[in-house]
Amino acid sequence: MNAEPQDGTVGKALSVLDAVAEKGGPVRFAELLADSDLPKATLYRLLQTLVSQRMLTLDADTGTYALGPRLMRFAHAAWSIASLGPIARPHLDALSAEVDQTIHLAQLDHGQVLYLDKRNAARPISMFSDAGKIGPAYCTGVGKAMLAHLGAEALDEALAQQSWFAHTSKTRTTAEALKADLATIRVNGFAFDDEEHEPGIICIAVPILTEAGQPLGAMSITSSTLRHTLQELQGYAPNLIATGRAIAAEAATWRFRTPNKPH
Amino acid sequence: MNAEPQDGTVGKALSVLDAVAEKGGPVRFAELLADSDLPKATLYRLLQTLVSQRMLTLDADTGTYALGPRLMRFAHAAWSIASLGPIARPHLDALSAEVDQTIHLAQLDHGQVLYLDKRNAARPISMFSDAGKIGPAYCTGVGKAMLAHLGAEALDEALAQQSWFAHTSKTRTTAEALKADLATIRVNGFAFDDEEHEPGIICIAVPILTEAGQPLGAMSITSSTLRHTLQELQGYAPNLIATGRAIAAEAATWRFRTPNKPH
DNA sequence: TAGCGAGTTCCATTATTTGAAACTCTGTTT
DNA sequence: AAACAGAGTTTCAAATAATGGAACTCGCTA
Repeated sequence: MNAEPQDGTVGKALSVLDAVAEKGGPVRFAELLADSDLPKATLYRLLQTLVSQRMLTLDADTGTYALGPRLMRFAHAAWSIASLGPIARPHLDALSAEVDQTIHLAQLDHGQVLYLDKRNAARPISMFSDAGKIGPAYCTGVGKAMLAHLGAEALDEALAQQSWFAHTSKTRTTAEALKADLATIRVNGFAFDDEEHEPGIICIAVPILTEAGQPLGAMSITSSTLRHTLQELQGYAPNLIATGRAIAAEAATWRFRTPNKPH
Repeated sequence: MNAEPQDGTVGKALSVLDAVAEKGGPVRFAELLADSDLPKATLYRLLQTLVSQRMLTLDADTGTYALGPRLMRFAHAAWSIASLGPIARPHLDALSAEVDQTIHLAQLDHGQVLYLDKRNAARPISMFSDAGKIGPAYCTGVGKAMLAHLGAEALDEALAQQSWFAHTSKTRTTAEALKADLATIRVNGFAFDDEEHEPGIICIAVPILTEAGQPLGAMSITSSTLRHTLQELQGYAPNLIATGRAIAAEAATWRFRTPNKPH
């Protein structure tokens, strides 16, 4: 049922975490057992271990498991240390002040788009509610902007991981159709999402590239067909591209900075 | 060096993640080896597994490890499913609109304060905190508000995990001094942080309690001594308490809601 | 009272993890 | 140019931890 490699006990433990995460709510032991191919006793001990490690919580009253708080600590550290988030933050703030539009920052993970930060037109705060969310790569602006700058082998691997679901009538549902679009994106330096993911939602996105041309992430301005045309969105391109370059430049120096002493 | 239980391979893997997180930046293998009490080959294979599972990333150029993107996915799920975050969000928005001050939402984890959400005042005061960030319980408003409503045995366990560092001259640095404060907090229904964590920073906090009186989390309004006195902050108490009750009421029904079907 | 489903424990078997040592690089010193 | 040193990687028999079938304990229900 699962094509992923297992990597022994650790892999199994993580797949259990995945199973709990996918449930979208508190889960009973029997439910997990039914979904999993692990034997009863094995799953049971794995759950015990994960609870003891605070990766899961067990509600004693209802006998249900949920994801644990320790994951949020890890994620905070991951965002702060290992993502574009902190570097991009001031740039997003500046861009947000300039263009009063919805802005997304994302990176590529496992062939999918992982959102790192967000600015809303009205509300100015970003939290886990936005960061950590995942979305498809083949039909979003940020996704396509990054795919367009992947090497041949990495691209094929990523394309193999797409679901190719036709979210709208405009969604590109084959690798060939997408590759043609990616070629255009590479030439233009920016990507459009022309209602490919949600009807009425359009966006323009730019990649954030290393000096070697590898995509570190991407950034987008989102709007609706009621408020903008693609032509109008294209007006943001120079600003977006400049911001993307600025973030990339900082990221290049960041990669070699001295690690902080803890405490 | 580590008093935590190991729980076999899974525990070791998580302690490696902790080690990487604590470094605050990309880490080389040799560095981790020096800090860890694991033998070279064991640590090496553990790292390989974690990279293969995308819990860590390995920068091939520099040979450094960093926390992986999969952690952010998990955290997003944890926040959405297993925390007060989504329930409290609209309430925080409303409160934020009403009182233009810095607001925090937190829960207790492993004797420490884990921040879940935040709202900034229009003119934000200088301090940083974000979802996933942790802080001390014994000298923060939210921390004390929660400790005040812990049962005797849970309280003692939590108090044993405090560092009792005197961040300021006003910090309570003994369990006895803190317990006296907690008694007052229990009577009042709210807690003050009177520059106990940072000089010049004060706050008022209320717990979010189950019907049984157990703390699910806490909420605070933060300001500085330049802008408010404790007396003035106390004016927010009724509003905070009402919001806390509203969140608690929703949380009670939430616990029994039907899980979402994924996709 | 018997039956059932959910959760928990047991323990001999089995497979994985272990870790000292050897090896391979790459860059530096004599 | 050869020797060295440091960092990372691989090997393999021994030791250990994970496995999972089965038995057990609850709390309910018929």
